[in-house]
Amino acid sequence: MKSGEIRESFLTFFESKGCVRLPSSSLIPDDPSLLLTTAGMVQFKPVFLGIEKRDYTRATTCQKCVRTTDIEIVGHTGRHQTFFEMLGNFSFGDYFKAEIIPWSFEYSTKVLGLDPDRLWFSIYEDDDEAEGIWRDVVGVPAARIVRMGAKDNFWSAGPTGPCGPCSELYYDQGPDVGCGLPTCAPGCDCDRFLEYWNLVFMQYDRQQDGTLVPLPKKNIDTGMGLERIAAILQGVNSNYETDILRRVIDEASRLCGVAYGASDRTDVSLRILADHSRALAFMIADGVLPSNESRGYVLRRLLRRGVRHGRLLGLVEPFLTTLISVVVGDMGEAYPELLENRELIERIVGNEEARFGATLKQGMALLEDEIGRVREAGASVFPGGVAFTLHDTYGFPVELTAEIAHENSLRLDMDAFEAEMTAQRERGRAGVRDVSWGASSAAYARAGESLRRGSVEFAGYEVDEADATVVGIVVDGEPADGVSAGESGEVLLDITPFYAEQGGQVGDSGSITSDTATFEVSDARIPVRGLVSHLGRVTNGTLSVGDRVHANIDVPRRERVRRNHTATHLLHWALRLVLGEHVKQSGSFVSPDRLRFDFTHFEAPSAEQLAKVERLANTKIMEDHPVRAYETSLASAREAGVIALFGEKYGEFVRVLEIGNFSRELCGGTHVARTSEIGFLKIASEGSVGANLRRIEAVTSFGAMEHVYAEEAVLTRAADALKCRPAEVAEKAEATVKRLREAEKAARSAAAARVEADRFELWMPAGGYPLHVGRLDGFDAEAIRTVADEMRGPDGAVLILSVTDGKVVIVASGSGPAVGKGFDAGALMRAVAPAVGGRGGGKPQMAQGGGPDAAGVDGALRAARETLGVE
RNA sequence: GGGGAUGUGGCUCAGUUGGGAGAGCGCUGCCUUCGCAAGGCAGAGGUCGGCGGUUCGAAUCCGCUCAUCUCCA
Repeated sequence: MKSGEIRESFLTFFESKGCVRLPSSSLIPDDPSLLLTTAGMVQFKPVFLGIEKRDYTRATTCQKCVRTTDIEIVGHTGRHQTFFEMLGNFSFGDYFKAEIIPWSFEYSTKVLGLDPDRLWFSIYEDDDEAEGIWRDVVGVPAARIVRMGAKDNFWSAGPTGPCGPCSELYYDQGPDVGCGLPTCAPGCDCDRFLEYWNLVFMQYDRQQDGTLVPLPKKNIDTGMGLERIAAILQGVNSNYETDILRRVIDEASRLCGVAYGASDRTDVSLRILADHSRALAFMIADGVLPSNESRGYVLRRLLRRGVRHGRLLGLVEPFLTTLISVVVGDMGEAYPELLENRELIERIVGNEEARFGATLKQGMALLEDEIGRVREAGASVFPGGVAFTLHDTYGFPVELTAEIAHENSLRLDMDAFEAEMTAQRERGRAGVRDVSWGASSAAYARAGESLRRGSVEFAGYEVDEADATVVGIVVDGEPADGVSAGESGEVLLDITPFYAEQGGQVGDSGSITSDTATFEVSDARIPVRGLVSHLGRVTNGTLSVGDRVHANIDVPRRERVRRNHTATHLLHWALRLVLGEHVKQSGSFVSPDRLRFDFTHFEAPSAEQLAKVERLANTKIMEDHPVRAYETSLASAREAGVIALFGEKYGEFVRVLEIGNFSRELCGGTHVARTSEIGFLKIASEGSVGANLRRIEAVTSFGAMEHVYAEEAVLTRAADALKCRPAEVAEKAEATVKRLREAEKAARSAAAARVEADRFELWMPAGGYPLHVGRLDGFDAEAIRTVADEMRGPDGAVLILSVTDGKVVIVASGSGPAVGKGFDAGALMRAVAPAVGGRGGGKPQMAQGGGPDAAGVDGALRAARETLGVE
């Protein structure tokens, strides 16, 4: 069976068992406690926790996953991968062990056609219920049911929260494969028994004290790795030889001219290239960008590991984009986001590959310096501490250090290196905080219960006000029956015209009124998917759960938000037109006052490009295009070429926003009816917010008007100050600055020239060189230095004191010959400065000092005489 | 989340125990040349990432912060 057929057969099989087929969610999870989507159940976490309700209780997915916990092993075995597809089916308080166990057997043997005699089953050590179903209902021999401990067969996601036993399905590859020991059984480290499917029975809720409380609604979460099952069905030894990965391996092999199977060492590298290429393509397609933190850093590390293994295979020229294009070609049909973002993926990978080249170059220079030092010292060991610094601070791979040290007949001290690494790990571990599933929001869950349709009805696309019923009130995070005048809290309604903060658009404000109370809404948010929480405070009366109310949004505010939101779509369209198709929205913020738009791009757009973008957007505004929204399925939206944004969560239905005939994006926000309502768009600023990421801030309509007025006011003021007309400001300013510069320059030389020699006394210190001493009040240090240069002459020295604003500045300076004859400006300064209550010092050629006591100037001169031995 | 490194002119970087902000490349003008390449002369260009502190004085020392690079989790 081809992998595509397996994927389809799994989803179809579970659809026939009543599961709703859902699309894979993004690799960037909703959940802030997770870096990446690592399992099929990630998108259902809130459902398992009971915080979120859906209108189905059975689901099935093929989920793309990235997991880097085992990254060191990836490539060394045939089974580990950083990117993989997980086939899964889920039950939310619906079917349980009695159903899923027989189904898993049915699918394995009837659909996939696996030989029942080769299947083995593991259960948790005390899960007799599961054993009974396997043995008595399915009818498998008791000898092939294995009990395992908590490490392998008890699942939990944290110290507290949902957990439960598992049961796994194994495929016996036969005695010829693996260790061959008589004790070999499922769970053995060797490859004979392949675990291909894990069934998790989520039946307990673990409490703080460790006790297990049975869940009222038991859940099922299963996962079957697509690559692994494909390997079994296709009769190949590893995931990398399946139809899914073989073509990427072959391409890598073609590029470097090393056949797969040529040696263990090169096979490892080829597998890593194949695996990492897939991870890179999928992560970038989902909006992960290379960065030095968080998931962006995971991406960067995968890429660098890939490049390093390319090097090991003899690839010196950039090669990753070639592999990526194979991945995109192979998987684009199942994952259209790859095709949609092809240009972006390839450009980013190309850029990063080049950037890594710079890192290696820097490391090489440091390494060569160090090798030189070691050899000079006559040592034969390259210090591990230096190798660690190269790795830790400069990102230079230690394997490369070892290799190059070896070429220079040096041995790398790996023990010292490992010791440093261990210390580093200890430090890292100390900083880890406890990541649990988080507190479940009982307050919201209760409100959700009383909603007829399980979620709030949003009326805000069509109307600005609505009659509704209060279904919940939350005060300080706790459920409450009511709120009274002066109190703040959150109000939940069954129907609302309030748009809750989402997709960058801020929440609405407004009011909720009953016959007896008024609640001023300052913001609306989504605390849990399906609910809208209205934040604010009661200004009079008491609002209670069950009250009939009237909800009004602040209409003028919403109108301004609408204009800004539609304007972001125009900006997006114009940016793609001007800068290229690789431009992708990467976050936005839409408020009544301004809009912020982040997008992927590799360099700063020129002033001309920005002007063009602004012009294009404004042209579309003035052309007065209609704006319309409609709901459709995700699949048909994609077919129509709608731009899907990164990291958005899509259900079965999506909302498409269409402007004229040129812009179509998925968007749940509120928009104007015609583009002319935006009035005018003005880009206020553009800048970088990170690697490959730019940000534009802009204003529209009234905001743009104010922006222009403000700029005009500045111009008028500048014109006033320059005493010219606004149109002449630039020229006049340039001319003025130029004249000022020249005047300053002239003033400096004039100051020096003005200082006549007779204002200085000429001393002849013991060394026999001329020393000019003078007092020049009202000069700053800069001017005094200029004068000092002048008065010092080619072979003399100079000491100048200056009183300005009650403070004394002293400068001493000596020419080369004078210093040769014993002049020491620094020593002189140390002797002189205390007389004015300060300090000073410097080099023999030049010293500077000062102090706050102007009355001490005469004393300072006396001190100078003494020090220099002048009568 | 916890470490390490870097931040000085458009670019690549110097800058010694705190005491005149520099070089090379690039840029502008002039000279040389039939023209180009090259050369000569002159010149423009810097809040020394930001804020605060110590000091008579901070690119330099201290603290905080931002950005970039990098490792660990």
